[in-house]
Amino acid sequence: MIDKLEMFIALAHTRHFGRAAEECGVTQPTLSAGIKQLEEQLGVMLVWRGTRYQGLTPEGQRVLDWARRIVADTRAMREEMRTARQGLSGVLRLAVIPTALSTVTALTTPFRARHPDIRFRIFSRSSAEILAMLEDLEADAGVTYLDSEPLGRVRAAPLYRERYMALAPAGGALAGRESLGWAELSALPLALLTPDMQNRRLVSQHMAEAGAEADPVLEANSVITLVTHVTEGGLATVLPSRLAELFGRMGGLDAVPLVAPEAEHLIGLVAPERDPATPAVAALMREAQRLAEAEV
Amino acid sequence: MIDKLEMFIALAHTRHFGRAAEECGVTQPTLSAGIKQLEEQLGVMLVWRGTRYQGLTPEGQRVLDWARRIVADTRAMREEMRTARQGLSGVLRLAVIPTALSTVTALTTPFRARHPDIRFRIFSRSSAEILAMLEDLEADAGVTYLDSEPLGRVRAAPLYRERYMALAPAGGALAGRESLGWAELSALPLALLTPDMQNRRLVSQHMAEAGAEADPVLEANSVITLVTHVTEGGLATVLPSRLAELFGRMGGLDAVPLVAPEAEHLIGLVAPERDPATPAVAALMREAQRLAEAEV
DNA sequence: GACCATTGATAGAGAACTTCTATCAAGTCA
DNA sequence: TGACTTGATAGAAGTTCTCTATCAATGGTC
Repeated sequence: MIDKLEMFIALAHTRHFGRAAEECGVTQPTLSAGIKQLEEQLGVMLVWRGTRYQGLTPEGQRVLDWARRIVADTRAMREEMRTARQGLSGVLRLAVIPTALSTVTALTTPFRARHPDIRFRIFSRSSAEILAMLEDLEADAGVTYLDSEPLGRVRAAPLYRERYMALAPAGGALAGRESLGWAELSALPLALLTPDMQNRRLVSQHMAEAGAEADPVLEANSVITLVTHVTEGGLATVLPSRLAELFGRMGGLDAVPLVAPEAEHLIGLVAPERDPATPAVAALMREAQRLAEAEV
Repeated sequence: MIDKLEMFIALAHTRHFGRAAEECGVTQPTLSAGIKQLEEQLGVMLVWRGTRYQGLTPEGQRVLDWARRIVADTRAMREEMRTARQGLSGVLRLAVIPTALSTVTALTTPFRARHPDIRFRIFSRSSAEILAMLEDLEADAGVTYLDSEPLGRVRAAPLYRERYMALAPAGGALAGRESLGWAELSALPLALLTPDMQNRRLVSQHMAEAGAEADPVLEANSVITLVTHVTEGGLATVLPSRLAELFGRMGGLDAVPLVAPEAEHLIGLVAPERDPATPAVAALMREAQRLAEAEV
């Protein structure tokens, strides 16, 4: 039963029988049979079928909710017993927004010192994707903005406040400047994140509030791409202060704070709202609290 | 996996491999193998074994919590789908304290009118047993006292307030009385419920508060037994007003209110605290709310 | 409009797993 | 000590699962 529910979750999430089967490590006929059995056991249709996957029925949607819960609880039970057996161990899957990627080390490093048997797997994802991954049980926790867009059913722990800087080639547009207004950005040739990234939406929003429009020359979903286009392509970009200072020093770039207004956003750790959480996730939340206290 | 968890729940509750197997509808070797597999899959011992069942290990206790949750959710999912398929139907298992048995009809009758495909199975149990049955998924809801002893993790809906009367043979000890003090009860030859019943504990408590001791001639765990000993054996007893009046009229007995103090206790419907509840339980809770409103 | 790729269902064989009956070993109670 | 209770074990029979191979339907493309 539980493996059928796992298949069903994979199907709902891939929207494709073949790929769902691959994700579950079975062949496509096996997955088809599994879904069919689930439908027979529950006595309802779960999936609209033509010649291809066409979405879930209303009952399927409800069963998906139950399935996520039941599978999550089953995994949590397994995790808890593995911890009872051999202490905190295994893999923690962490989904992180690109602009926070460089700061997760502040979380993972002390955590790994405390729990050496835990391995991390870190995914760079948009904030929306992070929440979806938590729902679909594809990540154990995430790092994202806490204060800007709705989070849904998650438990959150603040980590730090993010401020912003403009970054441009040394001696270029920012030469001699102590700070830059958000409106002034529009005069520069900009490289910004793609609009599916929350950071980009915040940048656009702050520019709009300052009366300017964000009209980037180049968009990318990776910070590295932005920075290389500053160093090699002569563009300017906007990054969280820590990142901007890091690249500023490393790449010999000019980095100045963005002001008017001096925008600030809260970054934090999020995990599925489940009680109790798996031991590893609970420990990571405690680490986040510790870090936030040290921060203040 | 889920059937193994069901076996484990049955084992924890019967404390006996053979009886647990019977409860699950399998043979004892099958259940033994199921528990062993569960232990292997989780990698921990769950049961202390000598030559017989000797209780759960700490890990077993934790797994029992998870198992109850996972099995309850699985059943709720099945119930919900069955309701989607054929409307509210199936069996509602209701565990009721003996003194409330005669009043559940006020709950079940309008409910059955509204949902004719629901069948009821009603168990007379002590309040402690009711809570255990809810935990072990052996009852869907219960009717018990809400205000006297701790309830644990349940959702409750008040039904009505219970008051108490003394009941004795016509023309006997209560002849001509308008009321009776709790202390005066000790002068009568009493038939009372057994001390595992919460009603009995309340009666003893109120007598003690009035400075008297409950020293019954006869104890039983059934109201019928008490009443027949009033009619046939010349004893007196204490019953909730509705019951006392009912038997008073039917059996030609004297029933008078107990005062000093005029004790009152709250009876209500309880169901496992789960979100969402099964459709049938949710409907029963609504019925209880309706009834309580009509009551006031 | 013909062709090819994609998608999911179906059939049949072999493997894996479950459950049963029968039996045994270790305690327990009288 | 002897009968009984309790749970584990062994082996056979049946069920279920999963795979490979294949097909039908559809959709996009040239």
